[in-house]
Amino acid sequence: MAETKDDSGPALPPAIESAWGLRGRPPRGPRPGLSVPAIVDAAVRVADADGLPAVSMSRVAKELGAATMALYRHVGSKDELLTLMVDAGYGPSPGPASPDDDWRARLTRWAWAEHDVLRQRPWLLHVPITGPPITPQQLDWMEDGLRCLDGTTLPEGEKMSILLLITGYVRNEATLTNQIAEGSRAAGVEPGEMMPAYRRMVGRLIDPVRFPALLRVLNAGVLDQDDDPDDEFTFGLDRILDGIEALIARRAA
Amino acid sequence: MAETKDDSGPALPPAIESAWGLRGRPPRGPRPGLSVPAIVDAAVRVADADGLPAVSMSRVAKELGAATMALYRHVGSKDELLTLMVDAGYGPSPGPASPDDDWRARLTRWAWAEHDVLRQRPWLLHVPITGPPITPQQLDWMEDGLRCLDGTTLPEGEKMSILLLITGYVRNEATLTNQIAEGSRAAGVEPGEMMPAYRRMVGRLIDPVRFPALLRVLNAGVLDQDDDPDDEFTFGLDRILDGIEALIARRAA
DNA sequence: CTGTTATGCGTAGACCATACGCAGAACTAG
DNA sequence: CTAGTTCTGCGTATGGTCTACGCATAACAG
Repeated sequence: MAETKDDSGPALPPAIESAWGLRGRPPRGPRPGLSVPAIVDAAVRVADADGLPAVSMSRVAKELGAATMALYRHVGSKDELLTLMVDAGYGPSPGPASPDDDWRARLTRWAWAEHDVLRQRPWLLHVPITGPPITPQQLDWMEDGLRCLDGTTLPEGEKMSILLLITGYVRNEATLTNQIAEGSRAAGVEPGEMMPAYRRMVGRLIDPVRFPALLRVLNAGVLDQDDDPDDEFTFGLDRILDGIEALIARRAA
Repeated sequence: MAETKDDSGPALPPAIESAWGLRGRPPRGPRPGLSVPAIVDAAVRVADADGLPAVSMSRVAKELGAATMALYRHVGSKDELLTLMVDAGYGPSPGPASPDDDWRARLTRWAWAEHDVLRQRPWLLHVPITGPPITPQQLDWMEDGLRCLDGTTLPEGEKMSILLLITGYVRNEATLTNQIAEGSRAAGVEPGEMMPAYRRMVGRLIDPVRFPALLRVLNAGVLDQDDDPDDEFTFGLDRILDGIEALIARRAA
């Protein structure tokens, strides 16, 4: 049995506890003008508007009309704020899947939900992850993902591994797609001209003797026009789901 | 036909050009005491010893007995230095696979080679990637990867997609494994105690009604002891390769 | 009214990347 | 040999970052 109550173990940072609603306001002292949710919201607003590098403690404080150091009464460090920003940025989990769908349709929906979030908030990809998820909404997402595999005969450990596999894939694909977008913006190139420019550059650099296979790819026109990123996403996801399907078939046999 | 010579297009940063050996020293002026490879080696040494955050321009300069600003004669920015550090950090590509192996054995070897590099130099995972690979050794790795799929009937575009799929998986798996290691070191916990501590924390936080599936995972003891990370790596890789196998079978039919 | 406590925030320190410009070294042309 | 040119190394300075510390003040308990 898992014990749901256990006061031992390493203490949770105060700001994380408040995210779980575990912290009541102490009776004495001035009424706080700031709150953890208000700070996190402001930080998310800054990141949405100007990207993650713009999120500095002073910028967030300015957004709230407060002084920089006022924030440190509520969050222990910038890293803690980033953790909470991720939780807020992902937003509510996609919710339980239709009971009529099979595991494959459910996982596809789950993966696309994360895909959509990452497309809308690319800065989530730039937050350095410091550990396994411990914030409420992050665990909601995990719970929903696990339920996608309800009804299969997979052992619990493999369900978890599969979830990590998929979420890793989604993040990776979003990272690559986003790099092209950010790179073209930084270079002042039309988004559609980014991959062709890359292709030209590689073609100029490589020696055909040393890089025959790469040259074949270039000549096949693979990088000439941007593929629809959604097609690329679907391709990889279907490969992974095919692999999972093979596993489920084997485990059921 | 791809044109291997094309002087148009966006110019390559000077330091990248020198990595391709395209820059001769101008005849006039004092003999440089520093060189791009020397700087990159020093930076890699710092990262190996003290991690990526320790790599500051002043620290690298100190390592070389030079002044901070001297570095900027050779690299245009810190980002440029990071790009070259990645190229050097990956080291030479694993080389051509045995012609007797099938594509699956070849790709497995290729994936493990990257896995090993990332295990040895975890800081590579923390370098923010700013665009598609343009450095010599990075392209060597890509070339070797593409050759793993020689002999299959896959279109070139799908070969590339598969490579991105696998390298993304390897990076993701390494990131997760590394987070546990870094997290335990930061928290001063025994590495083997990290996941159990995480399990206790989650068990303390979650409501059994809201998180039934997650609770089931916890009760199954999934997080109680650290699995061998290599087993976890193999599991995910085999799922992906199974998916690719299904694709190859379909394309050959 | 007094004591306690928590809040907001000002100051200051220790970093960071890097723009700019100068002193001098090494070569070429005469 | 000399003068001119060009490139290297680096000192200075600017503006940014996070955050440790401590003080004044506001709000409540008794």
